[in-house]
Amino acid sequence: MPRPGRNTYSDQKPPYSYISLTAMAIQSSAEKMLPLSDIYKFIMDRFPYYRENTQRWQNSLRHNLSFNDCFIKIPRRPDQPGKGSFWALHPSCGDMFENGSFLRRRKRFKVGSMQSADPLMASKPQDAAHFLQQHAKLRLSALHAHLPQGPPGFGLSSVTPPSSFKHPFAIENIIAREYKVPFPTPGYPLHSQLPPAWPHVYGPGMMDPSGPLTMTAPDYSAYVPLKSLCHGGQTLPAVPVPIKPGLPGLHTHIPAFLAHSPQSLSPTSPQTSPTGPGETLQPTVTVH
DNA sequence: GTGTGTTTATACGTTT
DNA sequence: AAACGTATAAACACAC
Repeated sequence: MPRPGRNTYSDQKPPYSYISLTAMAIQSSAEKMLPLSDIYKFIMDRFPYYRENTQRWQNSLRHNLSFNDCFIKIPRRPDQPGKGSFWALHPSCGDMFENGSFLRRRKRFKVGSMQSADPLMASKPQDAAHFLQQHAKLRLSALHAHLPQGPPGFGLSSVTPPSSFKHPFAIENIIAREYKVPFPTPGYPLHSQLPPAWPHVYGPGMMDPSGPLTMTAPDYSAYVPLKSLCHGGQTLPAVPVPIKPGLPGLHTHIPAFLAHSPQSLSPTSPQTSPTGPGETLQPTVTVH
């Protein structure tokens, strides 16, 4: 593998696997699902490294989408013309990177590979796809109802099911960190104590120095892989990530909490609980 | 033709 | 050392 012949860190290969990058892209979208071309776009927009050799990494990325069960293909609806399908994250794969490393997961997410109490975990991809498609619809309508002035593209991940506690290293949280945390979070250390989780991420607003987690003039020479910062460094305990939205079951209908009014949706700003991160939170209603 | 999606194979690094 | 996770390449099928 030839090293990129650039001195600038921004042109170096980001320390994230294709799975992480893809998950990032998907989570950054309002509907939590993106067509392939938009995933490409997201990555190229934010990681200059990937503006070259597109054929190589895009092939790899497609391979990852097909090969990994954590990605679900969602057929386009008739009102969504375009090429290819949408891709989403399996609802139960949120803890893939629980160890804090975005280069390597602790274990591969495999549908039906575990005797999980979570029906989503063992659900067929088609079921999950159907669920996600419905979810996306609701998410978008909730967005329009509550965040009409919200910035496009990013930060929309703040609209999530109410009971979905997010580990600070969950993809969604990391993406969301570009936005200001509206309130202090006593449970987990956040921007002042955590390393910048996505130091390579560029894009509109991403380098805003006033942002809570933005690095000030990233020192590329002092580059330390995330792994050593987060994983080896034990910045945070590796705790389970109860991202599972507490579904009563995955059937052909939309789970009850998704059918609630948009008011039941709360921001994803890293929620913490005095009860500790390992527990699934009760649904909370946050009105801002 | 091009983009998308799937599959197979191989190599390499990391974890157990 | 074996198993696992990831990166890369390549071939093929299919849809637009």
